[in-house]
Amino acid sequence: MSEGQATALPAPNERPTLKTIAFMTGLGITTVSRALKDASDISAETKERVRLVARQIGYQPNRAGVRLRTGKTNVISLILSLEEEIMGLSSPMVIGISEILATTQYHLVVTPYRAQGNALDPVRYVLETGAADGVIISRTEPKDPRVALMMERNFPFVTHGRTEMGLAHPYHDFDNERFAYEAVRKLVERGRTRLVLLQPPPYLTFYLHMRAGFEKGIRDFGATALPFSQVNLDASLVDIRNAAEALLSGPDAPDGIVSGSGSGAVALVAALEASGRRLGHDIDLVSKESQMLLQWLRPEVVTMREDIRLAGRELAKAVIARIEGKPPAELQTLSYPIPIE
Amino acid sequence: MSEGQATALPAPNERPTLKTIAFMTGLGITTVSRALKDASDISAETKERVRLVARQIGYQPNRAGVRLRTGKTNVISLILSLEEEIMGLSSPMVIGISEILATTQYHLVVTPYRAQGNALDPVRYVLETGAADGVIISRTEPKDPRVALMMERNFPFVTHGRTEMGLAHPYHDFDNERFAYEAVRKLVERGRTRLVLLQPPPYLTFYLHMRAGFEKGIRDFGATALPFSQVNLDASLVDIRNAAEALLSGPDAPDGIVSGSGSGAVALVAALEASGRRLGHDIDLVSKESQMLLQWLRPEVVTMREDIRLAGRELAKAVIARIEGKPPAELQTLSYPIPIE
DNA sequence: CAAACGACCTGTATCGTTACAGTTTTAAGG
DNA sequence: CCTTAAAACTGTAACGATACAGGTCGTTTG
Repeated sequence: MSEGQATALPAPNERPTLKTIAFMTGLGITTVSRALKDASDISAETKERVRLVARQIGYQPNRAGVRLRTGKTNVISLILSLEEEIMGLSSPMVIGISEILATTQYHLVVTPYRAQGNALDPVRYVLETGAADGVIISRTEPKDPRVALMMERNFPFVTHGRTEMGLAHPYHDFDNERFAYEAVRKLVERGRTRLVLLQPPPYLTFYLHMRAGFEKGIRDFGATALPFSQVNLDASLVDIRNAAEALLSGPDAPDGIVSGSGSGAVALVAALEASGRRLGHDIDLVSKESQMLLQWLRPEVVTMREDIRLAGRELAKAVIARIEGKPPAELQTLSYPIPIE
Repeated sequence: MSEGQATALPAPNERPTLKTIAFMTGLGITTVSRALKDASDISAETKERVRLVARQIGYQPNRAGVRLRTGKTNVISLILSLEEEIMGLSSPMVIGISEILATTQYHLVVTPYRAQGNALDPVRYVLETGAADGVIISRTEPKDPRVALMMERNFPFVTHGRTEMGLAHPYHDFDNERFAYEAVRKLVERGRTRLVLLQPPPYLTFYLHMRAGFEKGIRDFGATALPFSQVNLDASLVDIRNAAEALLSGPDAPDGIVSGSGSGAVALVAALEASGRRLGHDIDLVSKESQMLLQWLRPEVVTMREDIRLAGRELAKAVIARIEGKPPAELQTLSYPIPIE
């Protein structure tokens, strides 16, 4: 048996490396590396032997070594906005992503950014430093500079939310158009005709979807849309409540409200109760929600669930598929509102 | 000017490395490295020059290079339990941690684990693969094997929650004893005397604290503690509601309840309203809460806030200080319940 | 004036992995 | 019997950074 490359005896108690396996099998380091990669120029018997030893001693490739040599980081970067945080969306999302990544070699790095204006910074950081193999972003805009940048650099990513740039990129989105449309249907079914929508901030893509669904519902089901754009879903609960109170005491008071988020609905409930109205009697409220608190504390609110954890899983699967070269157009999925009971 | 080590011309459009700076300044790679580290054997003028060039071209050290050579990962690993997830605690916690890490070179890697029984796995993974420089864990037990393991290996970590092992380790904790004590006080002030506690699972350390505070309050303020241990805070909302309904319709029905979490309180509210009781009239409920939803939807519930985002900040500061060698005993902090008017 | 010193700078080896360009061995082809 | 090829394996260099052990060159010291 000829001595391989592994000339020095590996330290006994250290973490095993390719060198350790090379020493134990009497093979060269290169051979071991290629055997573990199932390369075609290694005999089946050798591969088997190497795999056996590797498993026995619990070999795990050194991430820094791989990363330095190949540039592959085995990292997915989740770029979060603090606004999402406040809406409580990120938590189940992180779980969903982790559920998928746990079955792979990927680690999840979470990078939040402060204001909407800085959304591009963390993306640039990843691109410039090669900090990750793929990126997950959310709160997409119709013309999203982050998407433009990553497309241009051909960098794998997936968005939570769609864009309108005529570019095919991976996304997962909730069908907010359907949600708003069904919400109007439910309100009209309850006899409501003068409706308002507590909507997303206008620069986000899903504003357009939700708005479109709302207006289509208004037309199809024969109701009236009243204006309510002093506040949006990004406003604080206090601001939403105040704006809603003003609305409810004015001449254009609605008898039905659609809320684009559960926390928005909380503020609306406070406002309409303060105005002396009773939910389900004088007025109805349909809300999207991802946690399940409204259902428990105000079952009179009609809710439709958005499964954020599922979204996390879909997003993770999509980035990974993209990294592995699957065409973007095949990585676009929608999920639909889940009616409660 | 003599040629340094940087013999080959660095590629033009690539990410700058030490070699790039070495080439531009005419210095050796080693000198550049040491200059950026502010080593004592480099002249002030050279350091200045190197720093200037580095800043100009936007040099950022390659993490894989550093990690491979030095073992330093510049990663903090947050190890989460899915139970926390469900309680919605992890989201603001991630933000708090990130707020601190954003000012440093550290990245945050999030690793959840499934069941309580697997809590040790992710810790072992980090220790064995050197995946991080420091670890943050939560849901501590009085004798916590994760703490024992990391102490034994002298690995930097901080816990969210205390232990009772006679070992000084960094922690941040919420004063659950104080919370429960004050909760009992508030109930007695409202004339309630027959009290129950919706408590944490008994194997977690904060069970002991909350229990102790509750019982001390019972003694000090002269009330009666009734048993309620069919369910705990880890139970599903449905199970909590069912158990509470049974309790309320039995002979040992309480007139005051302390809930160790906001989501637990949601289930309790449902139960007591189903039993025909009115909050604030027939019965009172004091709850800890970290989101602010109870305050909005059931202001009759007396709440005391736990600031999870603050906890995240404290935890991040503590691990980093520990990594930098600060003694564990100096890295132990408590936060206190914040009364909501 | 030689030796010793201090201030500054630099080459080499190394961390673990993989791309690439061989080398060895055996068998087939002419 | 020599050439060629295929199969199986291996050494070297390199990714970027740093520890370490020198270098060089004035200046001080005996």
